[in-house]
Amino acid sequence: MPFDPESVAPLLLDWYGREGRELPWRGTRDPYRVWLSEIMLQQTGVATVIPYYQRFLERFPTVLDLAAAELDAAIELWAGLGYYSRARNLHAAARKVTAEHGGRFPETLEALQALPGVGRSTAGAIRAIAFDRPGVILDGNVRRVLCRLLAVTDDPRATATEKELWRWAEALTPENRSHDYAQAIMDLGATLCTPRRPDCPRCPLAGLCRAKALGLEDELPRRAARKSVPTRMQVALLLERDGRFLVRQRPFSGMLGGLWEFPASDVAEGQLPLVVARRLLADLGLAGEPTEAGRVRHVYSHFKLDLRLYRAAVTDEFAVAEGVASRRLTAVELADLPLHGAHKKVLSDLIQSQPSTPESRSRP
DNA sequence: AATTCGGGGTC
DNA sequence: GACCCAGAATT
Repeated sequence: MPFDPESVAPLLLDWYGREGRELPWRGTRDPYRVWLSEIMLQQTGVATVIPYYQRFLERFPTVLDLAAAELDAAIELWAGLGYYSRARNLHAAARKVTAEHGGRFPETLEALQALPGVGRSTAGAIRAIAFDRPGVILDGNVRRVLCRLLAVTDDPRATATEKELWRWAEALTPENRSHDYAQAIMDLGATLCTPRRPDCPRCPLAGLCRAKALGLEDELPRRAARKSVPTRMQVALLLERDGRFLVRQRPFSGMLGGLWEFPASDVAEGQLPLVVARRLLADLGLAGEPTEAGRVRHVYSHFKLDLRLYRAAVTDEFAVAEGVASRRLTAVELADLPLHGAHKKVLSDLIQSQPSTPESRSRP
């Protein structure tokens, strides 16, 4: 063992007392607020989360308010934040806390982790921050700090490394001051022990850090190369009648669950987008010829989207599939609808081009 | 063990 | 462009 594990927490806690960040979800130990912030912060930056956190709390001040609301209301407040299964799980967890725990958050790790969307690390964070009981965290910040502190040179996401890091995270987590320690070690990763150019001169752990001793602080953690992401093509139909456009709600399960979009369809490899657009129009029970209306590119975590837009003026009634929610809204009204990101980009074009113009509005 | 899930900030 | 982010759930 390169150093005494118990020497880490006092250094971190002292530093945190002086340099810790002030954030909207700090200064409270309300388990509901702690939980909400932890879910929003999964794979999402602090600056992005803050306005969503504030809006969500205004609309749903307590877990009972959230449990009483429809899933649609939660998704609407989540629109733009990404990873929408979090909103779905959040709503389900609120109902579980209400139904099974009388509206009070459970305090044990087992019960916390049994809540939808709460995994091992988030359960540890809630346990520590809300209840001030020892809870072990292994998020991106802690993973990076530990890889450097202990000079772990293997891929940190490999299973064996992950197990090793969890063991270290447990060994370093103190019995006392859990509320502060959890946030201290995450703050260190967020402010000093950053992915690039770590600020070692200001780091309270610099004297213990194996990576620094070895001159590896800029090279660790050493992640395996990521696979390149494929590009998928889709078509979307801008179907206008009397200044209103047809939109449909996506199924709650799966990608972008519960968000709204213009009618869209995948374009398979080797298929012509115009042919797919015609088929989609026909499937909606409409006559007419789609005309090219621009293009939108959007990047997801595991593929890139090449979205081809087609416009068609229609006079017939839309035939939307059974069980699919649909609306006909003006461009202005669409701005208040929880559209997903790619189709949100379409909207900005749509408003600029009011009233409708047939020419292409392809973006550079 | 690998894949699925978003979107924005940063360099 | 590539990388990262207070990861969890699914297969």
